[in-house]
Amino acid sequence: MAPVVEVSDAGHCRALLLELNEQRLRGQFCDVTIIAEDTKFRAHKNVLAASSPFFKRALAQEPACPSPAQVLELPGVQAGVFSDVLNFIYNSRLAVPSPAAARALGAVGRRLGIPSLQGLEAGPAPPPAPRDMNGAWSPPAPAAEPASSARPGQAGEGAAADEAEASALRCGLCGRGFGSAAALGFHAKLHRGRRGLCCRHCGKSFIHVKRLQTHEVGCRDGGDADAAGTDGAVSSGAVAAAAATTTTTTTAGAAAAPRAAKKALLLRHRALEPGAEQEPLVKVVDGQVLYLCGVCQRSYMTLSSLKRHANVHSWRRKYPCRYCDKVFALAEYRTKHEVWHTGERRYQCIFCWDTFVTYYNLKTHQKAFHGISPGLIASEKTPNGGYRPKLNALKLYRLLPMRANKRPYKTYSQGAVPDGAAPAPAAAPGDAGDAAFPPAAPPRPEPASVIAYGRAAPSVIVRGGGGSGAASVIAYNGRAGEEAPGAPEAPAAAPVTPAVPIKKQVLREYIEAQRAAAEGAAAEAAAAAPQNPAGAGRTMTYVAKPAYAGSAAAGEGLCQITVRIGEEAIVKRRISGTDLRGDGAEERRGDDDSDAEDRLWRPYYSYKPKRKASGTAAAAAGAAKKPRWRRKLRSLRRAPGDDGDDGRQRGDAARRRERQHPCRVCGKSFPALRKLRKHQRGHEAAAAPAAGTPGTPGTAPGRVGRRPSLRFTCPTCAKVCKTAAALSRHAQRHRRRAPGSPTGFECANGSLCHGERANDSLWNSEHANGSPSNGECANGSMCNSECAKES
DNA sequence: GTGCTTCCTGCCAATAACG
DNA sequence: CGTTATTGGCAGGAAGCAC
Repeated sequence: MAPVVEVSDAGHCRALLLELNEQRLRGQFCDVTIIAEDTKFRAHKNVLAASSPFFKRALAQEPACPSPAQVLELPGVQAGVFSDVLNFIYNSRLAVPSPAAARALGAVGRRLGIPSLQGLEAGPAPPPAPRDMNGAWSPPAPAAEPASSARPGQAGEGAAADEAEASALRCGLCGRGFGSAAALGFHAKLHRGRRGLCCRHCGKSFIHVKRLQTHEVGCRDGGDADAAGTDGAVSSGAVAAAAATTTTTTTAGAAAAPRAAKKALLLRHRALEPGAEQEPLVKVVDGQVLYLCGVCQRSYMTLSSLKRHANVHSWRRKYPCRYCDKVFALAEYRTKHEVWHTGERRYQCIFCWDTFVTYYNLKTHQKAFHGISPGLIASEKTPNGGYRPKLNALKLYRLLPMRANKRPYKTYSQGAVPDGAAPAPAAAPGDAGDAAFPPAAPPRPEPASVIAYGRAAPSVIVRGGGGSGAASVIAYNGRAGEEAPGAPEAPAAAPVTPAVPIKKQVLREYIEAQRAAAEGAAAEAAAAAPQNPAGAGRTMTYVAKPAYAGSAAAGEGLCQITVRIGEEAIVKRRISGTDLRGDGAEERRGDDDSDAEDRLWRPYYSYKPKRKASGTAAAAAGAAKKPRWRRKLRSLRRAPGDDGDDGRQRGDAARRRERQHPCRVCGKSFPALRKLRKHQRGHEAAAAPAAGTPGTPGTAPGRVGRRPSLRFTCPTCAKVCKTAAALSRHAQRHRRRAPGSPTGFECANGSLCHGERANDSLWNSEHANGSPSNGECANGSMCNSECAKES
């Protein structure tokens, strides 16, 4: 009985394949993962099995470990080649950019049993006509277009016909051409969904067509082979263009194409495969976010720590030593390793000026020769193995700058580039041979050189009167021994959730809410708790022994350190027997001593000194680490001159607990100064238009304002920038404007340049390496140290 | 047991990229 | 221009290795 109506769609096969390919690119319904080299390809079992006898056999076997997605590895198959094969399977067409690529494709096609590709193995000659494979699959070429049009070198009349047809059936949104109305219809559905505008190459979605088109151009250009159509460009015009590209490919282009194709391939599949860039697992414990490694289940306080650790598993980046063939998973490991090649001794004991290669050597030395207790300089170990600067921790050494050029920061786009391309360290003028294999140990530093430094650059070390040892008193802001009363116990294991749905802002708000609750409880408990008088005013004195007999005055230690642990921890240092003992005893005491202390022991630091004890005291008090934005705000509020004499009061925990904090504007009082300041920010925001008055001296002494920190003031034009990044960009404009000008940032005349150069790490490194000695200007002044201080 | 190196991770600053 | 992400350095204890 003959059918009444017979429906036939010549473009059905093509449209179906198109839809399958779209699903593959989006990862939809993919049930198999093929691994070629180090790249995963997600695909559909049915499609693979229907197109390749190899896959049909391999995928028919039940996996040993049943999983939602079967994994099949193809040893010896290049990722780029298999990508082309996959594109051919899903698109029924392929443009081969070079004879070498054709041969590689042919070899893989033969292994997989794909007849259309097998013929490529002999060379770029036209492959044999496709034939049925076990009767299960015919090349899905629609009747409307001849199958031969898919083959390179035969894009003649057939391609022209395709071009004309495709121009008639072109998507109005993205401009893609199609072979049939059905294909166009299938494609049009893709634009209706939420992720309708997706890049054909990487799957990235866009809201605007224009942006998608712009992106697709760049995305396709990123891989040269893709531009030739290997990514499965569906339009016939693309095939024709690809064929033309094939004929004009140069040898160099053929060599570059696989690399570019591989790079683009990696980028593309990184976005598609779920396992490659796994989102970190996040666990919230007591308001503190912990990031879990998906491989070894270690937890990290910061996402950057987790990402750094992740490379240990993935080895996505490799850090090869520049002097030997060792490769490291972390940049820092390499840096430390390379120190053994260079023999650089950066750790300098402040008592005897001896230098050491490692911190361990320095510590051992100070313990053995100067009797320094390791606990004096030790920091607190966190449960996770990190370290946290301990209150009263002293830095009894100097860390000299690296002699080799500081490694430039890699750009984000360089992430996948092997790190071995790092430039070799430039040999410093006047320091020939130092960069390659310098003497294992530089000569014992003469005290005179260090003293010269100390004189040239006004050190923070306070000069004492002639004869008597200098004494400097440093008052820490932190409150020793203060712990957060009522700190909540560690809760039970918190549920582990994927990080993806948790937005950063939501996390912040959640943490902030928990912290506010904890602070409230802590404030109440503190008000009720009795003070501990025993801890206040306790004093410990450490006396460092002289390194060499006769190097210090008889009966007097080379360095005497007095540490008073109380509500205000005080550290006294008495240094004698060196030229650090200057003229005129002086005491320093105040809020700004924090920086002074850091400058004292880390004068060569190329960047700003670490924030110290006051911040860590709060951390030690059991409070969770503050988010970056809160710390930033805190630092802004602590801008120099903000508090004046109030700095001393800040350390008095007892008085602060008892005191109520009334708002000067509305009279409302708060139990904690922090809450008052938060409240006052609301007033400031309201009064913001009346600029000028809030910061006026005298109107509101000690007032906490969010005025721009002077820390980012341009030394040339006094422009105050809000961030270091802004100041850096601003300074670059100065340099561009007046290159070589002595009034600019040139080193020739000294003072003006220093402040600027403190923010110019590039200059610092170059300058330090180009100078006769580290950090020394051509005119003899120690620019680097100056910069470090002035910063 | 000692000496030493490597590993590890919190923290920070510099820089690049993005909006 | 401000914000966010990335990168790499530092500290210092733990782990591991060699003797």
